[in-house]
Amino acid sequence: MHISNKRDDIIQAALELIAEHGFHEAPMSVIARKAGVGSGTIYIYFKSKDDLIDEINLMLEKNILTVVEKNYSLGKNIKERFFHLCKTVIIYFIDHPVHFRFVEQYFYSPYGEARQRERISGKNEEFEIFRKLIEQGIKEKVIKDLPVFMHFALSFGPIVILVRNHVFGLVKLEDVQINQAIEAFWDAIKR
Amino acid sequence: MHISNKRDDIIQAALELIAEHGFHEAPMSVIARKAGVGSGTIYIYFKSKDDLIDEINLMLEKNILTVVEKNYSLGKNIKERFFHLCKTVIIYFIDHPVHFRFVEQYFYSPYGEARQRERISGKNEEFEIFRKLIEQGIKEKVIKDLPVFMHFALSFGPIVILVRNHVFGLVKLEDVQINQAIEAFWDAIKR
Amino acid sequence: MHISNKRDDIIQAALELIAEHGFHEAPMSVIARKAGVGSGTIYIYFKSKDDLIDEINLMLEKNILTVVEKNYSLGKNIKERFFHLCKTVIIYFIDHPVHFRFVEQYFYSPYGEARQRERISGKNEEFEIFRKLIEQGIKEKVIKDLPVFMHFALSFGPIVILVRNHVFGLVKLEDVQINQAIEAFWDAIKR
Amino acid sequence: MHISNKRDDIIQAALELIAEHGFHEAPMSVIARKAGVGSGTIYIYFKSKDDLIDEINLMLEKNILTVVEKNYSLGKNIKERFFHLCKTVIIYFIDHPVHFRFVEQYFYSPYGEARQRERISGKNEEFEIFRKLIEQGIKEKVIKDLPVFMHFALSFGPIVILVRNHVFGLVKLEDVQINQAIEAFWDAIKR
DNA sequence: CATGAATGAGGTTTCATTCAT
DNA sequence: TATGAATGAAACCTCATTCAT
Repeated sequence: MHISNKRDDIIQAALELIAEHGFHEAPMSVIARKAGVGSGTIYIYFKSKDDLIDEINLMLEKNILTVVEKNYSLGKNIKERFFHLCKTVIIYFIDHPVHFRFVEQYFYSPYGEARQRERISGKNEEFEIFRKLIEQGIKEKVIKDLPVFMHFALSFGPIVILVRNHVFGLVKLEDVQINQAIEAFWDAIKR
Repeated sequence: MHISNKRDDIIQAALELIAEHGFHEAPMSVIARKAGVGSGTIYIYFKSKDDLIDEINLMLEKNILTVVEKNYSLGKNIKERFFHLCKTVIIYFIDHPVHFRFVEQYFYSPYGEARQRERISGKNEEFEIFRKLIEQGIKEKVIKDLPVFMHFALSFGPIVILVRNHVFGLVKLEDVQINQAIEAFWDAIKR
Repeated sequence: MHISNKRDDIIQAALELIAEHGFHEAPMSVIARKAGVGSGTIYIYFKSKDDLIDEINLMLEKNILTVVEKNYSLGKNIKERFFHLCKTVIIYFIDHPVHFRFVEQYFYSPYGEARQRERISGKNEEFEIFRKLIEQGIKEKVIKDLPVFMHFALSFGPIVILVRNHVFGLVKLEDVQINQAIEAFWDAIKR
Repeated sequence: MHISNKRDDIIQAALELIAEHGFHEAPMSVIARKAGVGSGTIYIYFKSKDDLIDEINLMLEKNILTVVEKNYSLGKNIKERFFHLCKTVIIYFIDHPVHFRFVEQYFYSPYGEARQRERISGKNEEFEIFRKLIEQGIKEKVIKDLPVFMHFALSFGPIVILVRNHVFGLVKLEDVQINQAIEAFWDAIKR
């Protein structure tokens, strides 16, 4: 029921291949074959391989933002909101390991450097929810008076490693562990 | 006073090039030129590019282990030892941004997956210091009774992001911030 | 008032693009876009890209023939007719630099080889005017008794280079220079 | 007895293929195969296809210059020198049809535009012989007082067309015809 | 007639690795 | 040991042409 199936097919194929093998081990020709299209077709929808990768990342960021915003209630208190935020992200990634592997690789790559720069300088929408939460928490003296980027590191640094180990099957994150982890994040950032 | 200078020259050249440009943007021919040797020479000391990369990582891990072990006193208490560990690592990376960039890329890449598997399963020496510290802390009821990998995530996840932002020049980590950060890690893992 | 505007639009677009960028730097898709038609439409009017190019050349040859025939009076003497011929061609190309660039490229390309073969063997109408003029001039002992192709080379070889330099802006051909040039051509072919 | 055979083999293969089929119908893979080397080898000696083409042109220009300078005696008078110049060039091209086809295509292509610009602005050595000859001829009042570029057009425009027709087998240039042609060039430029 | 998304062969170029010297 | 010229598979991307609509 999509306007264009091919574009989605290409994104899906690229996403899976890159997630599993990395950017450089996912040639356009293989992406095309997996997507069931001709190689040239990719270039109808995307200007270049880099563009394709950026678009996928953009799509995933939007996805995550949507999920995070859903049920995110400003009525709840700081800690509850922080929990919701972390848990939603963790669960999203556990449920979408392919998305996680992609985002992780993107984040820790030259592409990611530029993106991170935007985040820090406040041009990144999905990061704004987090920023506002932290800043309000600081104002309410619930959260340590540290720069936002440090709070970001304190929560999302561990999240990436935890999910990573889970996705690789090195450990198993059940609901209990997830809650314990977030509780620990909270201890890290709370006053 | 080395047995072979060439081997070290190759490692140094590869290290710098990969740190700056990534694995795939560091051709063997360029590494050879920078090292002042012929391309073929690299294959005398290393079986393949992958092997070279693994060897560099091994060397860096040893370097870091050495630095961490130095002045690491079992006499000090858990918190002091934890502080020493984190601070040494952070300072090492800030002082050796090239090493950091390499290790970071290695860690978040297909290479890193295998390595992480070893760490978790206890085949990794440098990780053992951390493991023993945590396990003792748990026994002494100073540290939360959580799996070691979770404590690892809680400290080293943030460290990577913080140093990364510092190395990229996005933020500036002074001594104050470093101490604040580690204090927060401690809050995360302590009982 | 054309039977079909699209055909003309395509020719015009192709003409301009090829003139400026060359045969291989003028993709059919770009021609189509510039002409305001779909790529497929081109193939309704032309069998292939080669066919399109040949048709454009044919059209331009007809254009030039028309211009040359206009005011070409058999009443005038050989020299006057020769002057008229050369000057008309030069002025036409100076006034239509796009046509010139196209014809020049066509002439000095594999396409042009076949065309030149026709000219020499007398299958080329527009060339016939020139041939008749020369042959009559030879008969009247006004023009050197040399093969026609040599007279052609003596006039049109220089014309192409002169116009080329003018069109590229390397020199400026004013009326004086044009007359001087043709006077020189005449010296070359006259007895 | 060459220092490097491969470089020469590549040049020779490219020269022949381009001469016969044009720049765009001579893929690097085919050049490599004809030269008996791997495709990658070409890129050891030349930075790119464009570079290869420019180098070939440069080589040919040097070749021709050498031939022209040989036996070119400043002792002879203007007409004799002019004859020597034209005849040497014509004979060289007739003897090296492959060189001719290459140079012709190069001259009438985007590459050639830049080259021609250099010629006009006096950065081209081989053209300087011609320039000096003409300028002296003008001073001695033997040659028409016209810009040098016009004299160039009057001689080399026809030469290209004549040789072209000969090389294509459309006409046959024997010694008699060559002399007649040059005699006509002389009539065109002489006072 | 008209469209333009789709194709895939084929273009240029890169680079890990080998091997004769 | 040490070299670096040579290799060729494989990367990304373009574009003339087709065909379902």
